[in-house]
Amino acid sequence: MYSQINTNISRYVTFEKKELEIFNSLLEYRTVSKKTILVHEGEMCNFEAFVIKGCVRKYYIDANGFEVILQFAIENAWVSDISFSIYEEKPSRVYIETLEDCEFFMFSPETKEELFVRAPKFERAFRILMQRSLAVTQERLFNTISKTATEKYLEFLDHYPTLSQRVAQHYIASYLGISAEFLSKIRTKIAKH
Amino acid sequence: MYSQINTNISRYVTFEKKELEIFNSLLEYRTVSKKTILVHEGEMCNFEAFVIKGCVRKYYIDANGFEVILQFAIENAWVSDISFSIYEEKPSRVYIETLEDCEFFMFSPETKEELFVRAPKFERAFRILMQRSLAVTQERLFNTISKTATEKYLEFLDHYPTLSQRVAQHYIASYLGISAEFLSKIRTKIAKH
DNA sequence: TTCATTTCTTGTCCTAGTTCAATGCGAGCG
DNA sequence: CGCTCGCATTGAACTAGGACAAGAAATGAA
Repeated sequence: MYSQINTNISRYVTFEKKELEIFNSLLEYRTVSKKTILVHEGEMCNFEAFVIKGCVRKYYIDANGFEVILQFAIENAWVSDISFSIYEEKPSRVYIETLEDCEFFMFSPETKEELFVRAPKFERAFRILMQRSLAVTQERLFNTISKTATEKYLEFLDHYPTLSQRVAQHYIASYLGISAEFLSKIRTKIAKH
Repeated sequence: MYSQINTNISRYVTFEKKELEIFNSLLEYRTVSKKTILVHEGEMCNFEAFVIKGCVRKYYIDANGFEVILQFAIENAWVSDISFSIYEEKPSRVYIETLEDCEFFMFSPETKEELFVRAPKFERAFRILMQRSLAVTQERLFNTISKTATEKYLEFLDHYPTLSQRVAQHYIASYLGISAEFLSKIRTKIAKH
């Protein structure tokens, strides 16, 4: 049951059995059914979640009421609103919603602190995870600015081959920063080469 | 001399005098004159730099030869290409260039590792710095997708009031993801209310 | 099965922002 | 002092992508 998350967290840091046991003992297992909103705007996101199974989306709502999807998280991905942390007072501006029935491992900021006290090496593992998220987000920012909608879509398919089967098209459009209609037109154009 | 960087690194973590001394002893002070490129695409970015004085830009060049500015770093900011780390083999895809005469504190990935061994609490400080960078980058991604060019420019002025005096307009355009000409048009429109 | 709701497609018109000039304008430099 | 040369401005023509509307297809609940 813990092998998935232990493999993930051990990707860049090697842990002792003992350390992983502490880690696992602090995790809360939770199942959440489809279409559940885990965090509403204005609430505080008081968890960090590892997706064991399922798919969630994290999104903002902009000034005109449009959703902008920041992240899809599927199996073996982490999701939370890091703009909230125990160091910032601000409530979350994002929504986190399950798109499928999901299984998670979760922990609260307090539990995370406890983990760092009891097994400080995790500080390192989470720093590196952070660093990788930042690299991915910067890459995406670059793509958003410098590529056409068609290029972005093709790259998305390449990068997340399974996701296009699993989530509604208009969510993908929202992730790419284009309208659902335009994505549909791109798709028909691609289809007839 | 070290007070600026020590204040910065102590923002979210409290350090003992001893720890800060270790930290400071590992820093390399360096001055770099205006218009110097510190990292070229394809090279490895083997440093992390804290800006004591001056201004640098970090940018990609896209498939059509256009520069896209990812970050301006001024006094008290950190700059490096985190997509390279000692865990990834890939060379950098970014350029880092000074826009003014600069003073830096720098360290290499190896020195950073030494720091973490000798004073593990820094692992935590750098994790939190990372986390904040990620939050800023996500916010910027959201803005890039959901706001008009005018909104983005006004927000930029609001957020970086001094920067618009210090750097050329076409750099700001590149940062905002719009053409230099269009920024100029926005500015004249704003000027006459 | 049927009805309803959501998702996807297609067409038409529209606009924010681009591209490509041409022109003006400082600032560094010999 | 004059001369580049990079930078900003302005205008005209163009285009990627958006907004809106209406129909088709798929999903799902009862």
